[in-house]
Amino acid sequence: MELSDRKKRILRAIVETYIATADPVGSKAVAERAGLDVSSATIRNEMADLTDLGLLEQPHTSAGRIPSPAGYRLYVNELMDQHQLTIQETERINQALNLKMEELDRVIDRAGKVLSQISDYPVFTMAQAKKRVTVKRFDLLMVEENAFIAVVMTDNSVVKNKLIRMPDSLSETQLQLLSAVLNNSFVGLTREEMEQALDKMESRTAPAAFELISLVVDFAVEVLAEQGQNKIHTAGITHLLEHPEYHSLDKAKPLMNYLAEEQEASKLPVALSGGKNMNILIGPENVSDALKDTSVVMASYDIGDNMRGVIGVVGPTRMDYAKVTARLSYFAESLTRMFGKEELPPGEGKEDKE
Amino acid sequence: MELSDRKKRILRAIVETYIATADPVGSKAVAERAGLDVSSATIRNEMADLTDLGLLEQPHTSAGRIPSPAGYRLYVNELMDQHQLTIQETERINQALNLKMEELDRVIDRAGKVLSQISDYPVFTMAQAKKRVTVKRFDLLMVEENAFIAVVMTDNSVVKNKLIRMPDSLSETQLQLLSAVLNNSFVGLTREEMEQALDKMESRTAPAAFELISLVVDFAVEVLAEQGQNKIHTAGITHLLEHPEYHSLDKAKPLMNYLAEEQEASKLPVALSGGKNMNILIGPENVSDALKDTSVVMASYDIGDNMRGVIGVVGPTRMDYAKVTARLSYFAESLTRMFGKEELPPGEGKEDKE
DNA sequence: TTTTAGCACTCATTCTCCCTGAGTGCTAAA
DNA sequence: TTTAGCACTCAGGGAGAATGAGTGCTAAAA
Repeated sequence: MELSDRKKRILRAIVETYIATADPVGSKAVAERAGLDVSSATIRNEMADLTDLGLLEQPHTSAGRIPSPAGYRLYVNELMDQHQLTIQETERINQALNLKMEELDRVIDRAGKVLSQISDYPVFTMAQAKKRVTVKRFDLLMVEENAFIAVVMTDNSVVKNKLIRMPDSLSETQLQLLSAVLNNSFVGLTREEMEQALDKMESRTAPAAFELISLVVDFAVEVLAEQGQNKIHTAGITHLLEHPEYHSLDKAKPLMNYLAEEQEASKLPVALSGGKNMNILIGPENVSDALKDTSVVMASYDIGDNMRGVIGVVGPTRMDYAKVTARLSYFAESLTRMFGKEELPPGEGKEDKE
Repeated sequence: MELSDRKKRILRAIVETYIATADPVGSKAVAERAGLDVSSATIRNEMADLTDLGLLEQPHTSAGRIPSPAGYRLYVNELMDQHQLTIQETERINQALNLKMEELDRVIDRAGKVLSQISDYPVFTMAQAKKRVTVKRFDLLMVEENAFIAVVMTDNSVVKNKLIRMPDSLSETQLQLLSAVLNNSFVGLTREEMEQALDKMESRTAPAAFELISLVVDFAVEVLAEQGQNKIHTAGITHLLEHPEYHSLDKAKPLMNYLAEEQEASKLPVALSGGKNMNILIGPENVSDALKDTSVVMASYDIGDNMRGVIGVVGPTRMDYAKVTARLSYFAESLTRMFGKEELPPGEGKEDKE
């Protein structure tokens, strides 16, 4: 059944007042705010209905009402105005994102910090490869007699290098030979495939050569593994303490720990369904227990063709959804644009990587 | 004037009890703990003396005593037993530090986390170059017609690379020429010197060539700049909340923010004087206002020949100095050993770097 | 001279009790 | 269907009283 227009206006007034004040909202306050020109008694009747419908909750008998998760959900889905960013705000975001070309990791990390600052909530970020990553090519650079630098470039244009020391010395030609073997046998393979190929190779290769090969391949495997795994960064967890729901340490600590421990946070429900690139999880909609009274607003953005990033804002269920979604979506768009243009021309991949 | 033995024992008992309980310590408790076989009244007289000497403080008339900063200082300097690590603890530290070769940054970051876990206090870490850093060599690797990878190796064996895109295409020979120019003119220079050399070169080089050169040199300058600056990591700030002195948010927030903001934390008084490789700053001995009621225990360790790291524990003045110093010094020793052996054989530099 | 016992005093903390006021649900009238 | 009115509920706050840990001082004991 569809709610009456008046009920909607009342619900909306309650949600917005509660978001602003963090105090349960009474019928009188609603009567004034909703601009409905009816008495508080009428509002009370309507509020009783909304409570029956499960959209409002009463902390105790004689307090005002607060929105239930279902109430927030309805507000977010139907009632909420898209908050308009002010010019200053877009300015600030643009300016903040106008970084020098930097390591991808650092850009993402920095983006999280900036978003956290402008939203006053903690923010988590992560990037994940969309599809399988393979090595595109190997380069070996002689440094001294018994050490060389291995440079590995992946097909999403991440380039990493490592100094490798050898037991015995090696000539320039031998190094070139080694490089040829690597480029012939290990290019275009995923991590698992590389490991298999290495196993197979062991029996039919001279031990000394094999040792060198496996040193480089192990490194390549590490690089690929790193690409595959979702590195989560969090920023601004101390913002939590600014919100009254976390003024009690009992509430604040579990959540802060959850966010501070990267492994934990990696369980954040980052499943962004299908085509949508913005998602809101309200309170109990979160799977994790630590997030029970917490809402998560997240958006995804593209990093070139091969990677996708997720950036999300964490806060109390009483979160200013209108503002947060507006900022977040603008932010995500800017990031997509930025990675698309400067760093990752289609088919190229990102520019700087160690 | 030297304190009587009995006064020392009383002071020590008070400090240790207070460290354990966080409650002001009364004469009766001291009488029992100090094992002096005198009555509480005697203790009271002695405590009054210690208060006059400025070693103890009274939160209010009828509370027990707590140590003053001077009291802690005396305890730390003279009274404190070196806490012995249990086998389990050393095991745990060793195990935790037994990482795979990884990026220096990450090792340090990880070390901070581990120390934070075993000490239950927040930890900050940083690494700084001991002396001027220069570029040891350049390598350029062709990727495709109009893109190449620049690999820069510094004299502390940090190797970084970057994909550089060019406006025009370039032949393999031209790239080799470019590499030769770079290796001839920019090796062994510091950041400032490189910038100067680049300026000079501009007038007497073809614009197209100069553009390429400056792209690579700019990158090298970035790399050097990064080496020079002190990157501070902090770990485990949420541990603060476990200690009663930060149960009030008014106390916790400023310090947490201080630690969370890297720029702020970089003002941490990391001046480790001269030869000493362990330092304790108690309360007001800290310069920064945010650390007024906070103690910092820090130790330094060597990263090969060219770099030095600092790792420190931050906590309330009522900190278990004995335990913390024991763990920290073992930790710092382990780090020095680890970097010395596995990663940075003298004159070589560290192994893995992007 | 040092130590001890005793006693009056202080004061943060805790508990109880009461009051206040915001807000409710219900009823009866408009 | 809306409104006004009224009795009722209950969290929050404040005043006071009780509690008790701890002190300083004094006078006696060692």
